Amino acid sequence: MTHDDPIQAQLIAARRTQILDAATKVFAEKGFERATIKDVAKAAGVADGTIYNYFKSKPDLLLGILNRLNESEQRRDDLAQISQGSVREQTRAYIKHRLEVIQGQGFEALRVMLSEVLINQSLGSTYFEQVIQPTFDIAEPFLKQQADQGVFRSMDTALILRFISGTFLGLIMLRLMGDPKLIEQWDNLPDLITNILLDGLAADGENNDESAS
Amino acid sequence: MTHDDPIQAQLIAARRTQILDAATKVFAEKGFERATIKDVAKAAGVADGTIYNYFKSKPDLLLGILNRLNESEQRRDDLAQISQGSVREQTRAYIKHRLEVIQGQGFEALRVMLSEVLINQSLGSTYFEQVIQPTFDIAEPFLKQQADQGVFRSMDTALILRFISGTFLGLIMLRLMGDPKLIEQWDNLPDLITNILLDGLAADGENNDESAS
Amino acid sequence: MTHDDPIQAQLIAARRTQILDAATKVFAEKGFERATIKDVAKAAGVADGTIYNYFKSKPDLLLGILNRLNESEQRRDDLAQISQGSVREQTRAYIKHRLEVIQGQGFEALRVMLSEVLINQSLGSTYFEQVIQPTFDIAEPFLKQQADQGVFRSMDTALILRFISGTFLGLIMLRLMGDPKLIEQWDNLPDLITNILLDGLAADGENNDESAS
Amino acid sequence: MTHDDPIQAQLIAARRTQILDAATKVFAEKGFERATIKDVAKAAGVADGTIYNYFKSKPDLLLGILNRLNESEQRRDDLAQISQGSVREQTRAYIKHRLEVIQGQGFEALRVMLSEVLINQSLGSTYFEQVIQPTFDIAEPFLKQQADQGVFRSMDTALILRFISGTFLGLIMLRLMGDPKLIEQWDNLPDLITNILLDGLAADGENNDESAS
DNA sequence: TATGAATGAGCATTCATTCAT
DNA sequence: CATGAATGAATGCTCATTCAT
Repeated sequence: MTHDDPIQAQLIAARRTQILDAATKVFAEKGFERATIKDVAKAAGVADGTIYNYFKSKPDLLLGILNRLNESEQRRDDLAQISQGSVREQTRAYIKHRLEVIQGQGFEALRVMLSEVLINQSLGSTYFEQVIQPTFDIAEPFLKQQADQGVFRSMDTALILRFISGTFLGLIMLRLMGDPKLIEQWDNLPDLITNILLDGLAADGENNDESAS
Repeated sequence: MTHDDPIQAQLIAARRTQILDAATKVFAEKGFERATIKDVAKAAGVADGTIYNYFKSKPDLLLGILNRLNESEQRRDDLAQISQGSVREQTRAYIKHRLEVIQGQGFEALRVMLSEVLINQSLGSTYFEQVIQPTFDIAEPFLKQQADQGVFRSMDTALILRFISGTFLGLIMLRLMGDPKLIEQWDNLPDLITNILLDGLAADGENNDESAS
Repeated sequence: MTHDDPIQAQLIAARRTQILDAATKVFAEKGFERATIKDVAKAAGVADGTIYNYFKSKPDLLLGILNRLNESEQRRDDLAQISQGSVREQTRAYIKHRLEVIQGQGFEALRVMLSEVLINQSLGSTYFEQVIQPTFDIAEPFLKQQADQGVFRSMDTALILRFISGTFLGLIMLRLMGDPKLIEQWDNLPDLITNILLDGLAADGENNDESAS
Repeated sequence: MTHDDPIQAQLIAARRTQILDAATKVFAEKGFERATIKDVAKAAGVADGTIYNYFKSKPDLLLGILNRLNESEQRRDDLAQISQGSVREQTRAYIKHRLEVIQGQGFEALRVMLSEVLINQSLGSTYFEQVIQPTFDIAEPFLKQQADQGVFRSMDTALILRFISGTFLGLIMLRLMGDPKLIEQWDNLPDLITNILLDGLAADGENNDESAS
């Protein structure tokens, strides 16, 4: 029946993309539950029924959005290998790249996922395993290596990962909440994060001991 | 109608609390939209109609939950004044206290708010203004003071606040997503956050210059 | 919660009856699938949603109709015991009574069940087991007894039961198909059935032997 | 358009047959309403749209099935003329033939028609007029003749026809409901029906008068 | 002719809200 | 105040039918 017509395949892929784009936009505006299939169809410029030719159900649209996030996430891997320059340079490069990846996939998709992830068990697990966990797996060896070489102070590596990941996540949340300061200064974040992460807030090493009461 | 009967008033307050507790639990489990008034009523042990004697509508329950968060947030103010000991001690005390406040108001209420805040314009604004912004207002003078005294390095104070606040927020998100490591190590966070925040990850001051290529 | 209020219970039963009556009528007119819940609600004089306070789903209405058939079927048992008079009288009494039972529960419910029973596996099984089979179980001992006593000719009892039951069923089908002759002469059926069943069509015993080839 | 190309005509007839076979099968399994055009198309191995090149609409498929029943019904006529041998032999031959005709056209088509016939006014009328009524018209003269000649007892001929026709119909219903006994003993039916129909259940002529109390 | 993607009317079901008791 | 049956608008999804290719 379905001859593997490459032109057909492209049309289908294009239609899927068109629908997922619309769904992302609409879900981001109204939230997954409040958005209706009619809303999505209208935004995509198709009939209600057409959506069901490409997605099994409304929740399936959500998975479609998540999968696109995963894909753009995966494409980042090679870049993460750039281990050139000083530790500081590498760190800054990593942070910058992570923020760019996030920005690249669009804040709308993130808004959709983050708003659902806390109250949708299965989606939450999938998101953690497929999006968050992989970032841990990539950053952890780097952190361990620096700690072993005495470049980084010895602390619980896994927890540090949570700290870093949490910082990214939290900054995105604040931005999505509409904090104007953060929107305005978003491009200054890589430097700020790098500095605090490596050196902390304290003015210099001497201040760091507790004897200075 | 409402005679200022103090006993009546207490009964009413108790019933409100009972309903809000139920709503918080149910909304946290299913999400605001997926949870039904019937669910809440059942969890509260009252009839559906009774809820409407205490709350105007379903969204009004959400506002009720947010207001309780605000209240517990406000009660923290006095404690925040503890400016005793070294900067490090003050910082650690602040962080610890913030985490305790968060833990005290229960993760369930947070789950409810955070899941709605991104897709509910008015709730999002209210949450930012009434819960997030106040923490900025309290921490900012402290940060400024330390920077002026040369204790903290000079950086964009407002952005640093976002960094700190975002870190809290993100760590909570990760915990709510069910990260087992974070649940297990939650009590070690105050120390970790304090250390990274003040000193960074770098082993010592010498590493901090970029000459070490 | 639900106090076993007998008045409440009666109201509920009355509402259920009202809805089942409407469903029977509407399903009989349009068929189960073509009839809509809105149709049933309108016929019952209630809102769509009300139906779901009394029945879990649309198929559940069908089961409700079947159960009422069962109940009226069961109430017939005691009467079936009338074993007075000659075999002929008993037979005629049985047939008459069976037809009256059928007529009593209304042809509408039968129309609904018979139209669904052939294409709805589970309903079909239930109907056969709960409505048809019991009539076999009641008539079989009587048939056996007559055969043993030499009153009836010896033939496969089980198959004779099918013959009799089939005849009832088929006559009902023809009537439901609107055969005017059958509607008009319905009351003459008990005698006709009794006569054919006991004596056959042949004019007298002599014709009955096969030697006259 | 349709050039009277005999090869084309045959291809078209073949395709129609293929689709009707599929429709019969699918409708028998799921019922007319629950079956979808997609189901039929899949079973026929064609595309959805193709069906509409051969049938105007979904109900039209039903009429197509009915018409095939009619045709096979009509082809029976000549055979029914076999009026050889004794009345008993003629009767048995008729009954046997009727059952064979029914069996020949397949129980599936019957299941489809019988399930729809009760709730579809126009289909019901058509079925009665084109399938049932003709069997009356053929058997009636025979019955009348026997009654006139004193071979059959004098009873309402039209009603007897209903009895016989109903018995067939009812036995088919029971079989379609899945009665295992009936499926197993189906081939013994002609003899059983002939015997009961001619001689009744009573052991001999003496029992037949009502004086025997 | 054959195909199957697109369409959109139609339906079962849910659920916030009301209100008579 | 408390109750919970009744309401009916709203929504996800299905499917007969059309039509461009």
